[in-house]
Amino acid sequence: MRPTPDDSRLSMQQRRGYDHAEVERKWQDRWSDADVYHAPDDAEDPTYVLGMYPYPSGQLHMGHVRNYTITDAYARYRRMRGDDVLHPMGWDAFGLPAENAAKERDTDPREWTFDCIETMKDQMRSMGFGYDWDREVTTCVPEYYQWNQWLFRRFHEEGLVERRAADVNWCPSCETVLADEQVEAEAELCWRCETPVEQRELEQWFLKITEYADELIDDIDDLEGWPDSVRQMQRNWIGRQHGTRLPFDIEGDDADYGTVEAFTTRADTVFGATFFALAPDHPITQELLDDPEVHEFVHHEADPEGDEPNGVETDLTATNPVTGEGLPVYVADFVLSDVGTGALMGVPAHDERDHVFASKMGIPIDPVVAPAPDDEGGCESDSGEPNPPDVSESAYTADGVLVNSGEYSGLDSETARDRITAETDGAEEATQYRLRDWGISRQRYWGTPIPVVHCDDCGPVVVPESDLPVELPEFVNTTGNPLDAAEEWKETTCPECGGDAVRETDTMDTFVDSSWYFLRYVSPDLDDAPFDRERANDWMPVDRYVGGIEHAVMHLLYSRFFTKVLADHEGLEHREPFTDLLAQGMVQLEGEKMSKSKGNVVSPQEIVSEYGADTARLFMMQAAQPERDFDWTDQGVQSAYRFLQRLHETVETFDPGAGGERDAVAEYVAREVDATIAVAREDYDSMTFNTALREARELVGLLRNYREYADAVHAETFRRGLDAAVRLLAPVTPHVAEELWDDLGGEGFVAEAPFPEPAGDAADYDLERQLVENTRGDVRQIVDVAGIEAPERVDVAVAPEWKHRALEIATDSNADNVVSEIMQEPSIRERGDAAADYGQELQEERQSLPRTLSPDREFETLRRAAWLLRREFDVEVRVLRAEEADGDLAGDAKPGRPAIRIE
RNA sequence: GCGGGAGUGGCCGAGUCCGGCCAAAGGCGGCGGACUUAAGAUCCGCUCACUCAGGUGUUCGUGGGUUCGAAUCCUACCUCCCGCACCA
Repeated sequence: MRPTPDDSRLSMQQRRGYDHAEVERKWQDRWSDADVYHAPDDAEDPTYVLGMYPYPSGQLHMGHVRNYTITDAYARYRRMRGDDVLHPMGWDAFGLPAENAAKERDTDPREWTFDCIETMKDQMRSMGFGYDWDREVTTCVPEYYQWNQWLFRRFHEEGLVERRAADVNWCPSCETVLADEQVEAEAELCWRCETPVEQRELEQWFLKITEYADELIDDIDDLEGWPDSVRQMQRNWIGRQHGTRLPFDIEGDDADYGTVEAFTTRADTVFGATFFALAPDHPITQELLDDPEVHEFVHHEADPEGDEPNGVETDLTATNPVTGEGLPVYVADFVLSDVGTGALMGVPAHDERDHVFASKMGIPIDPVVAPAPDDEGGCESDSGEPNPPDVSESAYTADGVLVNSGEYSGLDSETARDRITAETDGAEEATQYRLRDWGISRQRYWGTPIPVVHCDDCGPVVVPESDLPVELPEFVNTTGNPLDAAEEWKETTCPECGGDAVRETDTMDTFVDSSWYFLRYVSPDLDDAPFDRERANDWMPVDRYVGGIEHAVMHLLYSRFFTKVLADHEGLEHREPFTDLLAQGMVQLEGEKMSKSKGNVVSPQEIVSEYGADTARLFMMQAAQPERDFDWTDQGVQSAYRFLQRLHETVETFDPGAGGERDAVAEYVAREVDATIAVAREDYDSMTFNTALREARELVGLLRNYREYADAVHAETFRRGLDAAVRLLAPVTPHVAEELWDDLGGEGFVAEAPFPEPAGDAADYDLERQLVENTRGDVRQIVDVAGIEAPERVDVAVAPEWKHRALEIATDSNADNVVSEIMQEPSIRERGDAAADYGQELQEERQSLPRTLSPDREFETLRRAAWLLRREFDVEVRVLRAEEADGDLAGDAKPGRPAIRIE
């Protein structure tokens, strides 16, 4: 399954081709020496192509290779099209794995991280990725993370930072907070020491992303360059819902608990409310814990994870603000304190979950919305009111017409919602979001220190700009948070009162780093601001952003949030960071995701050493569209490898002095070169590399056929074909393309050469190709069906001018009778019966008349392609104009369908 | 459950937006042939069925529908993948 370097799979002859290792190294060095991929600061508006920067794990895996090959190919293509291109790379260098690796190896995270970066950078170079390394960004150095701190300050100044208590996973043995991923399975054990994890409430820092919730969700509509899936995932994540907040007065036997608001999207069902429910951790619930039943429920029975809704009735009563009715109040575990207001009105007739709960607790179920009479299942009673639906088994959750709802009866749901909201005292329209503020505190070492000092007198104080950066202290290998153990570092003075104070020991979520790194590439060395505002305004947004779908929400949402904040407060003139987003598919093995645990990983390094980077790149790009998953197959790799060897051989053995004529065959080849270029350009524009590469491969095949067929090729034509093939492949297989470009005597680097352009009329190539294919197919069919053993001659005659003219008239005509229409034309009328017959045919097929070439162009196309028949059937081929063919033959020809006679 | 994406010939995969030379490109695999001592590589042809002159029939998850005409449009259903999920 895993190719090994000394595998004997490659035969001796395969190996006799070019030495990919040598070629690739050579050109990597030359590119680097010539600074080919550098984007100068004075570029006006370079095309910004970006792959999501990697976490430096030390190993480039196939997912990386695919991701970065896509951006590299596109960046190279744009460069060849004459654009300035910004194609940078950097390192998402903070994060937990470095800390763990450091502990295991008794080194420190910094050293480990830089080792990994060095390795991966080498691997990237060996893949031939053309990055502007002058713009490399590494998030774990103070020169970068000081700007995280600076931005934290700015967010704070703008009121977008908040400190509040939040629940975290806490391992009492390791004395540290754990990320959700580090809490194992159902049992919730610490992944390191298997101690049961506790929930602990800690003071945490939040960025108030919810302030931007509306804009973040509304602007998704305009992100037309993004995949629908990602857009939908972000919408769901933000989860905006419009509804009504209704006030319910809560009273007990001897106490008044005030007013509790409940959010509902179905204010129209308020007459059907038969209970009220509070979350187990709702403040009022907490006041009721003296009640043994409530206490028992809250502490022992409530199971928010379970499927069953559980609850306990209290002695309280809630007053329905619309009906004035008193409702029993329950504490229920399906009511979540962080959803809505942590309290809800229960309408079992029109909500499935409420229905289940009410059925279980014996609460009445009163339907108040009926299907509209004109809908399926709706029907009217004698009184003219629709009959209430049967809700004994399940809730009726659709909108409809209100019944049993006092003055609102008879209204449709939507109108009723509006009116109830407007006419009920204390009720108001409300919007609710699923999106929560972004908690960025991490109780770990390897991240950006949150620039805050805690003073007994002043409380938490943000470190002033002049004292930034707050640098990380030396790493100490300890159980808990190393920052907590860094006593000397922790001790400081309060920037406000000068008194003794301690530093905040939490660091930032690494998603903060990645929320703006794409701006840092614009001016990576700037030391008085995170990014050069003017240049960012010119260069942003990123034109093409490519990465894994796993970042569909978090990273991409945070980046959008940061961009909007920077637009509002830092003069950035863009409110969205990424114009086009491509979520690349997975590289799989036999339909399964590659993973270390499954042991089905193909190592890019081994592929590169055996087949070379170009082969790996070519195989990946031609295997599937970038967004699709595909299977890694050794056959595919070998096929790509052999293709490159063939290409190399074709160029190497090309004789520029070859004395072939510019005959019909050469013209055919020349024409195909243009057609290929035209198609490939479109494909590269849309990043459908697979189809562009197919064209290039077919062109090389054609050139080889030509070479084999002709005694001597027309040197100029052949050369142009090779030149086109090499340049079409250059974005994907840059090394071999440079080598061959050099062999062909190209000027400078192919990486900087212009992308080929079709010469002459590029329109209707598809018709030409189709005509040739159909004609060849027809000949085969005839030979086959008619059982012609050894054909000697094939005559192909194109249709006469008048038939083309007739077709043209018929195509444009709206008249009822096409025959009389075309007969108006003297040149057609004079054909007599033949014209009438053809006209009849056109009349019958008039709804499916083909688009065709002109007779001259048909003739020329077939004349150029005749060699294909000659070669295939080893026959004499004559391509005839209508007037050259004898009557019988010419009579059969139609536009797009030449007459064929085989003898 | 809700939302998103997808189902094409032995396999992979174009085509689906803008219905019509679409029995459906290309690759892989298979078969036959050329070359070779041979294998490999390379090249040519075949690879739904029937058919003695370019024809016919049945195909693009399944069933309906629109249309002169549907892989392509509409609709219902089935299956797979991915998000979110006791969200009020």
